[in-house]
Amino acid sequence: MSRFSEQLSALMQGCAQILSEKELTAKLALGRPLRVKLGVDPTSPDIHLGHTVGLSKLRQFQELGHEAILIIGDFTAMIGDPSGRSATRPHLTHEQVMEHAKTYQEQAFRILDPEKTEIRYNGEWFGKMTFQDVMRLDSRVTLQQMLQREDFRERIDKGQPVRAHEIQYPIMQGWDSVVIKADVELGGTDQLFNILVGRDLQHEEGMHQQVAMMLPILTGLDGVQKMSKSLGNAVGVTESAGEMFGKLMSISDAQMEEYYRLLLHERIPADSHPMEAKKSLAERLTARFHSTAEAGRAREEFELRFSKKDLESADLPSYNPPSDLPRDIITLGVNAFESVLGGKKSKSDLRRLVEGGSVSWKGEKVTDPKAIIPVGEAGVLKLDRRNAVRIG
RNA sequence: GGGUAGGUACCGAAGUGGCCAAACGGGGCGGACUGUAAAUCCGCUGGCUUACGCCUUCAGUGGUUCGAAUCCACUCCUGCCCA
Repeated sequence: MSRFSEQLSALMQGCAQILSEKELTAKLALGRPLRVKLGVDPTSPDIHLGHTVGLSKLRQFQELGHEAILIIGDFTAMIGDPSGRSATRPHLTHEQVMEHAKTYQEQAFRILDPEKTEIRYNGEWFGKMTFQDVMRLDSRVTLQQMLQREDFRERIDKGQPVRAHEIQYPIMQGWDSVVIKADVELGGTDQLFNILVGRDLQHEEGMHQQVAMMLPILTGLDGVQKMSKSLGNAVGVTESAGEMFGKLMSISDAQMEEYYRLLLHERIPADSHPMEAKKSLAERLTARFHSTAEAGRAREEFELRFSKKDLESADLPSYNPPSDLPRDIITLGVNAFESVLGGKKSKSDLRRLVEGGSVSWKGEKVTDPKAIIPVGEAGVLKLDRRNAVRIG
């Protein structure tokens, strides 16, 4: 067999859908490096595991000698992809977007080979277009086409607003493909519509149409919605080993299968205990973004802290309250969150935690919100399920 | 531009003068149980100088009232129908 067919089957692995396999085969058979496009919109400053599904596929193309083009959608991000959205996205300024773009690019290189990646900002072409250009571009598609999208339909049916600039989004993404002359575009299954618009526009320009390679979308930690930072269900690639490990351990057994498949490209070992399987998943993914050693340490720490519930020997952040701070449990808790744990908790939040029986001092449950921790006493203050500090 | 229905806490949604910090559901958080899983049960879910007390909230502003999320006026925003 030729190396094209080997490539083909390797590349097809993990894809949800390819439009079409035949076209992809034909393109591979050309024997030249293909231009493979993946677009990301820097709507938030961090890349998470969901993004890595597409990035890894792009990396695979790179390794096979193809050209990877990473589009940083600095212009499209200002609209926000309406795909799968039930509401208009909040508007971002170009400055905000560019700031995100910087970290995005950096983080994407944790997966991609920087030497072999062509980074393009779509502001490069959209920023130069005149209003006339925009009108000409828009005239190539019909409103009906754009309104076929399920997410628009749904919003219309529910009487929710769809703003005019939102239907601009697929057109822009499609135009990106024309400009960079993409042979293949990668994207999550929710990108199908946008990618097909790219094909239409390429066709109109008399170009060869890009192949659409649809990748499955990773579900977030809640097990329901797609992973997204703004939904708070994401695991960021820059998170600490401990956080990463812990977050991955919190997914449900049912979801583990998906994570194994999409992120490790494996099935769950048949004979392993679900918890062992999950620990192994968490450890391997953590190692991917940190080191094997760090991942191992994260695992040990997790076991110590949560399985053995040994907070005393766990590696907790230490918190030394300022000497003039009142020593009551609530004030200490609020300040501990603020200064070392991160997160904003009000006194009422803390009161609820205390009254709910979540707080303990040196292993003893504290249920009196007025309890005082005397100055000079040292010990572990547990605040909620995953947050505890060492005082003194 | 005309008509009409709306804008309530993270979301959905009740409430149409005092019993409203605001029903109910979802989500989230906490507890018990566990494998920081799932399921189940229970509690919490605006804030506060220390609380059966106070303060700020029901798109915004200004009124009417002893008293307003609820009534009135104007403004802003959204859907639908008509042009």
